[in-house]
Amino acid sequence: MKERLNQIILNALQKSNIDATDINIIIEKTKDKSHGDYASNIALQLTKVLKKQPQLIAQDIIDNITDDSIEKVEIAGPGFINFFMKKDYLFENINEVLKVKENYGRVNIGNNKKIIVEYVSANPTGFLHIGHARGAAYGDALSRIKSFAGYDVTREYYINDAGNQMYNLGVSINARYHELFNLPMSIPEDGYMGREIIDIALAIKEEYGDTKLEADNNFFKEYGLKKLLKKIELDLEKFNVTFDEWTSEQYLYDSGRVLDVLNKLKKTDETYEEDGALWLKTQDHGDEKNRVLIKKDGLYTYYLPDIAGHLYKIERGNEHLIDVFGADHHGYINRLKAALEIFGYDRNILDVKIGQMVRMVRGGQEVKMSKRTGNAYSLNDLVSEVGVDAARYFFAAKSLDTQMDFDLDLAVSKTNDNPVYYVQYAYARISSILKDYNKEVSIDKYHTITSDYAFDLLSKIYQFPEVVKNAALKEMPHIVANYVYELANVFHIYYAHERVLTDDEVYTQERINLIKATAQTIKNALTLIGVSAKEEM
RNA sequence: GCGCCCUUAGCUCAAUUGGAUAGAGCGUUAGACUACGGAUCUAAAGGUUAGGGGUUCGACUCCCUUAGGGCGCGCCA
Repeated sequence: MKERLNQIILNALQKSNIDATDINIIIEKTKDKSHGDYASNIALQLTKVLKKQPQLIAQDIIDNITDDSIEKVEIAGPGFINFFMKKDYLFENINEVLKVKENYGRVNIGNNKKIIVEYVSANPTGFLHIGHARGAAYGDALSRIKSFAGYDVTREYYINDAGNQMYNLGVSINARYHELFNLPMSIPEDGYMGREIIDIALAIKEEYGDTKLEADNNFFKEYGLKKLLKKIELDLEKFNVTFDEWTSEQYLYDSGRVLDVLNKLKKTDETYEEDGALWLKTQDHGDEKNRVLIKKDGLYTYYLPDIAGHLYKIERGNEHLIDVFGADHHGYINRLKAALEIFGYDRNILDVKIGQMVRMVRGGQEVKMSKRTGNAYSLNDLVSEVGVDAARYFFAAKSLDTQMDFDLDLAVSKTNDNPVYYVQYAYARISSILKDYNKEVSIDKYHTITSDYAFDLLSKIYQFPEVVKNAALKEMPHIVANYVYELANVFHIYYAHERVLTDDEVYTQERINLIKATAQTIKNALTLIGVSAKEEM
């Protein structure tokens, strides 16, 4: 519809002999019904070029507008042009929704462009915490939305399994293992103290008895890595979050990619030696300072394989890379972009999303620890305490870049306070009516639907593809979350004012189709943010 | 000290990225079912968008500045 209006305005401009080649025509869905269905500020934008009053320009334009789909055109306020559309397209849209079902809302703005979204990527040295949960909810929803909008999306988890934190993991597990046999043990300063490390030691004892007391660090490291990764994967699955590829840092070494990157960098004049270390001149490429690639002890920094990892993404044909990081990693953005730039890529090929901090709050107090495990409040704690749907919605509904408070009392005790139940309730209500009706609907023309309540609902359903497009372009899943809430809202209002099931078969069938289309749209939108639509609650 | 991010109703968050009267939920107050699920609906009250300047037809949105908060600033990952 926007495209159509765009064309209509272009035609009108042409007829009025207005040259608007430099102007991007903006058409918006109106907030206020009295402003019609759509509005354009084209006349306001043209004031500067034409040096005329916006109202006069608007008059010129609307004098030249003719189109079958338009009911009425008005000039309002300082010079907005408001379009009132004929309602037929809204009814056609019901049939469209019922026809394409789970594909309603699918748009093709991506043109199958290959993109890769990296998220979570937590070090496999413990459980996922609440910051990971936010990143997971965002990354997963973004991937779903991008994919729905026609992009070819790969979801990637990058496993840091090669650095010395892995060595420390092995040492920590080994120490706990020895502790189980009352042998002397000590966990290094930068070792891992979590409850899960003890569990892993127990599992080793269970499986191997005391036969591994002399085993080397490698054994404990490998064992722990496998266990913890599996646990992470399962926890994420429970959270409705999955990945296509688990890319291992170790693999980047083993496949020769790290060495290859190093050799290539050495051949440029972007590296230099100082104090026995090898540096990369990232400062010339927008970073705060230059970065070390090889330490003076000869070991590589994590930065080098990270560069290789990002080049590997490009090597696999991805034209756009998205990384989702926590707030404590924002310092990496420029050094990654710098490296890509040094390799000849546009720094904008990489887009880094920073999820701000999440504070868990209970009884007005910040919750740092889980009572159950004594560890930091984890993804698991969240899922078992508030449930997947409530948690996913809570994260999805908020923009990534504001620090947020997660009020556990609100999410847990009074479930009806959580907006997700409001949405799910709408879906359950519709399911319940459909179950009561339980007959085939044969009509596809609509004559009895005339109320404003119904039209509000119809036009909200109609907006969905536009919402998907918007959310995909701006990479903001919360647009979808807020939309589905609004959709539930107009449905509840409709429901309160107009009965669906009556003795009049035609009247009833028209409305059955209307609410079916509503339910389908709710479900499609919820799916995009990883929330389930239940028929009963 | 330097850098990035943030500050919107009592609380938690929106605002179609520069548009019309800044909107929701919770909380508060007052109402609504002998019919499809009351986890609903109808209203009211609540705002100098942290403060101050600037840009223009028009600013929560862009620029400058002050204050407050978060996160970084390692040859750790």
